[in-house]
Amino acid sequence: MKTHYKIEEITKTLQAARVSKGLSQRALSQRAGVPQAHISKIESGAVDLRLSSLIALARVLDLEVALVPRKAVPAVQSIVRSSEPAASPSTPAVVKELQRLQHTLGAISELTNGPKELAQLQRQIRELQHFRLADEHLAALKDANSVLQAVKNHKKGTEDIRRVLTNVQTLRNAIAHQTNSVSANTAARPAYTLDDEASNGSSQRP
Amino acid sequence: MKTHYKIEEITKTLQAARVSKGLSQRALSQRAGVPQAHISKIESGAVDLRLSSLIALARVLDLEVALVPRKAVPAVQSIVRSSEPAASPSTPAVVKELQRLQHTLGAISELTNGPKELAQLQRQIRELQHFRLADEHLAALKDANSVLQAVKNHKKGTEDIRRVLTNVQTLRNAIAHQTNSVSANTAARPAYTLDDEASNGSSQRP
DNA sequence: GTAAATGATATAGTTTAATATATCATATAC
DNA sequence: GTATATGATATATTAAACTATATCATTTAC
Repeated sequence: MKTHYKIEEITKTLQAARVSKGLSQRALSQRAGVPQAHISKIESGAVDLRLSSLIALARVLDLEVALVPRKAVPAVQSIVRSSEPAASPSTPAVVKELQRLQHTLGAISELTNGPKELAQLQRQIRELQHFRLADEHLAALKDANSVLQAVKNHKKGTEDIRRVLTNVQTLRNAIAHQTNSVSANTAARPAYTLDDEASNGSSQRP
Repeated sequence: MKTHYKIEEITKTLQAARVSKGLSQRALSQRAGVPQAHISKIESGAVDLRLSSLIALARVLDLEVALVPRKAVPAVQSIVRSSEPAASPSTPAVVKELQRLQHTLGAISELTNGPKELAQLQRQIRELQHFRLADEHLAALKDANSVLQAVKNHKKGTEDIRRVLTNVQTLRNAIAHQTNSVSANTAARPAYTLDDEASNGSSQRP
């Protein structure tokens, strides 16, 4: 097969970054100047993309293409892990709802020059993706999403964004208090089974 | 300006790694499976190379292609700088002589399955590239080089390698003692304790 | 000086990424 | 249910990487 396993590792990182940012392939296509059809091929590992395409996509996704010495790879990985969404420790339903929220936020900020609360909210959701949320918090997320959907359709004002923001903030605080040692013990595995996507799982002792 | 400035940054890193390892474009071509003419174009920034080519070249040069979050780039850079030859603090003549030495060593280990002193010597030279050597040490380097040239042509035995190794080691110790504050950013680590458990650079499969 | 190695370049041919559109099935939102 | 958004896929065209080979001017080694 022509497609290197190493290329897939990179394209999967691209895809994860795109989804984590709530961008559709078409939205990414517009910003990066790369056709959606081509992004589809890239993410499915069907092409051996050129460096300019990789850089164009990475730039939009706040990523940088770097050449790191093999000897320094472990150290770099530990840094990257601490600043990226990394694995998904939450329930699949929760993960999906968070992505949906992120996506809705992106759609709103695309329509109107949203207030600064919007950016704050996006950051909050991004942080929540690092924690492990139980299904008991799904209702709160869905509620926030429905309100934002209404805002997006101009059926609600921007003051509702503020309300959602405070709600999410209190949720985050509760979660952070409850389990602030989530990232510390990576050995703890959730009850539900993450059957796939277990590719990046090198736990190292500092 | 058809080639992105970002691509050049990467290709220049490739070239620096190749020279630092004492590999010619043809030697790199053989190991990576990329024609020498293409490597020339890549290094001169004349092509928008594909990811597979980049990965193939990087692998031979002990480099890894990574996507790092823009936010984590400074931290990653500081790590990379501390493990790579980085800038050249020495005289151009000294830098060139060190490269020549590295190249000769590579040529020898290509001809014969050199003894382990050869790998040690390569590491020593690699470390010397981190220090600032004055021109007063040029003679010692040239002498080492001439001896190794003779070894390469089977006009001298492998026991001479050992002699060169001890000479270089004493040179290194002298340099390390003399100026252990060679660069401001690497002042944290004392120059004497040059750890030898570092990864061996030459891992060729016959 | 002679010989070998180096890097750069040129040419011609093959492969393939990239683009531009369009279509399709399937989720999701109203 | 209707409409919209999503991702995957198809086709045709263009641009360019990649390959193979050869040449050339410099530099370096003996």
